[in-house]
Amino acid sequence: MSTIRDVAKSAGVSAATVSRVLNNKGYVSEEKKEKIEKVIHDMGYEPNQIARGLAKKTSKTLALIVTDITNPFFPELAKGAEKAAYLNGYSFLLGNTKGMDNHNDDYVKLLKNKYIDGVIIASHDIDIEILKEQENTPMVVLEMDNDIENACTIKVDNYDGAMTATRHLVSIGCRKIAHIYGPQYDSTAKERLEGYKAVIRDTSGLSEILVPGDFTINGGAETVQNLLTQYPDIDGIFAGNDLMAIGVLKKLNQLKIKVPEDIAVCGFDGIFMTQVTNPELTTIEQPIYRMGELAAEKLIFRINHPFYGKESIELKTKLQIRESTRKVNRSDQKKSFSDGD
Amino acid sequence: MSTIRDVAKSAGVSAATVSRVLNNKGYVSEEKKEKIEKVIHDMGYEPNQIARGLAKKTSKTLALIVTDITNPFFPELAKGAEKAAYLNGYSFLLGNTKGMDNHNDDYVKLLKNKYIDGVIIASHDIDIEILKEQENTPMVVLEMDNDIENACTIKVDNYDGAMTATRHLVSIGCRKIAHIYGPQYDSTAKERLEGYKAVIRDTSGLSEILVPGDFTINGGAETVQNLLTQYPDIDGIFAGNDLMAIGVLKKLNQLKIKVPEDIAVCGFDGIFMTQVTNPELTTIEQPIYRMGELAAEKLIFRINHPFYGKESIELKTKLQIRESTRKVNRSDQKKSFSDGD
DNA sequence: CTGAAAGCGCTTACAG
DNA sequence: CTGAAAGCGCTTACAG
Repeated sequence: MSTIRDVAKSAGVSAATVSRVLNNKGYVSEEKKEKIEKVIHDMGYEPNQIARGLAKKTSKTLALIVTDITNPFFPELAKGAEKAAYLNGYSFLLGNTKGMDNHNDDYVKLLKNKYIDGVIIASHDIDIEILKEQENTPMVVLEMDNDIENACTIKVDNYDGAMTATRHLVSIGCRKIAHIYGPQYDSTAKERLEGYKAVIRDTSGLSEILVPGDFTINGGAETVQNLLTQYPDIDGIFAGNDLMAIGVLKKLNQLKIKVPEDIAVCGFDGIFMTQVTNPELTTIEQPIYRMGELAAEKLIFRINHPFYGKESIELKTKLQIRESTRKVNRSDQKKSFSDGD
Repeated sequence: MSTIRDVAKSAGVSAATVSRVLNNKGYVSEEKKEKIEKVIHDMGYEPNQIARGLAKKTSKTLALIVTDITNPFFPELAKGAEKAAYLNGYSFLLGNTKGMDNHNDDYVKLLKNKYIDGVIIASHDIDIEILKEQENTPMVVLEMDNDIENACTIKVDNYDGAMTATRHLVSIGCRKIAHIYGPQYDSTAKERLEGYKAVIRDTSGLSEILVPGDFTINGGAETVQNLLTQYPDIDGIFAGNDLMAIGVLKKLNQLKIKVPEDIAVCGFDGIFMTQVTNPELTTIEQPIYRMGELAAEKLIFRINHPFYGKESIELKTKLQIRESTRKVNRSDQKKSFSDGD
């Protein structure tokens, strides 16, 4: 590996001058500049990022902290983020918080010790208070309400999305629509719940049917039995996320309850798996990849514009209609299924 | 952020001595050592990795290069690797090769410019020849035959796994078993194909039914029509990986062909999605998470033992029997399904 | 056992 | 416009 000194020597200038052309900063005569660029090219010289980092307190690397990369929502996010970062000369450190015990603030320490230039937070396991202390670190927070001073928050209009989902179920003829809501420390779960409630409230003849879930496949599945016992005549389920909807689908399938004939099911997120289930799952699609991309772009912008202040971005969701909410003649079906009450 | 000098001053020693206790290297009197450790603790001092890196040509970070983190095989791998790395004080850089055009060797440059300590390769998109040149970089290669001098290769016994899959289909009564094989530049695809062939060859009454696939869901689905036209009486499909098996399942479902009653389906890999399909998919399970963990462990070992030489590790697969290969009375089924020949 | 000095490979005032 | 010098925060021979 050649160093800046090698380049300088070969070009007959000082290291400082080479550094100036490298950073495109300060005056360099056109003549020397060209000479230096040629030498750099010929030698295949690349600046050592570690040395540069030490001098500039910079690393050209970003961190992406997710709950669990194994949750299908995150890989797509990560890919979008990585792509955008990469195009701007940054690389990406990945951190999972789930199953890492109390080590979460170790990730925060890392930010300092490795001069991580900025961080994307997509995990509720990180303590907001700790985050707040890092006010000098450019930060973008995903899908999570927060009162951090100097961060960009990117989320989807969950309230609107949930309304769309619920209205869609109404529109295909569902009249007993249950909602499986996610953990309420998660603001997205909260907003989705509110969206559901709003539609129920504003539509005559409907009433709230609520059951708590934990945003996992198994959690969704476990919910079903409970739901059917209490409300044997439900004809639609709006799950707070796709994972739970997938669990619901599995369970209904085991119970020989037909989707969408007996019960229609709608999820939320738009993860890829929704196209793999049988029947395919109707869902409220978030632009996941785009969110990752945008997060990285906004982050890099903030790196270049420190203390930019608070910013909130809300993206639109899109109703993706699939087999699990195909319109069927519900009055017939309901009769044959619910004979209880 | 306090520096080593702050610690030294506060402990009344030189920076060199502090460095010695930090690195647990060289002699330090017990008395000073204790004093220094106390100061370090009290100040909450943490060594700056960038500075340390520049001095030691080290970064305490690893790179994981995958084809596409969006492929469900990789997140689990990444998680295992990250966990193991994390426990050893390393962090992880993630790189996707797919969709990155010719920029792949940029990843390799990164290794040098950021003093990446070691790299796990899980992508065929990286040129083996380029890899070979990096003989000084500790490296572990996953699921890929290679002749790199100084690397650890970790893979699964694909040949054996494919035999197990094929035999399993035979054991539930299948007699016309097709294999959708993956791209043959991929050594795992090759080995799986060989395993299939071996069983067909050694079992009387069976003959090879082969069709090429591309290891994707859509690719698997597209294969089906073709297969059914040529061999309307097949009663079992062994797909070269789970993704293709999932595609097959979707297509068969669309065609109202029953799994497992008409055709039994078996995949390979053991990705989580196989539990989400309907019916759930029988598969040859690889210990994916463990492979990631092991990869990181071996890599770190190599970082501490440079030029350790070539090493190959082969892990066992496990047949995971699920609904898609439930035993049914095939002679009946076949009749009702294939009326052509 | 310990400290002063040099060095890792850059960048950035400063002086000219 | 350019170079010498100092500095980023560590580590590691070297001398004592």
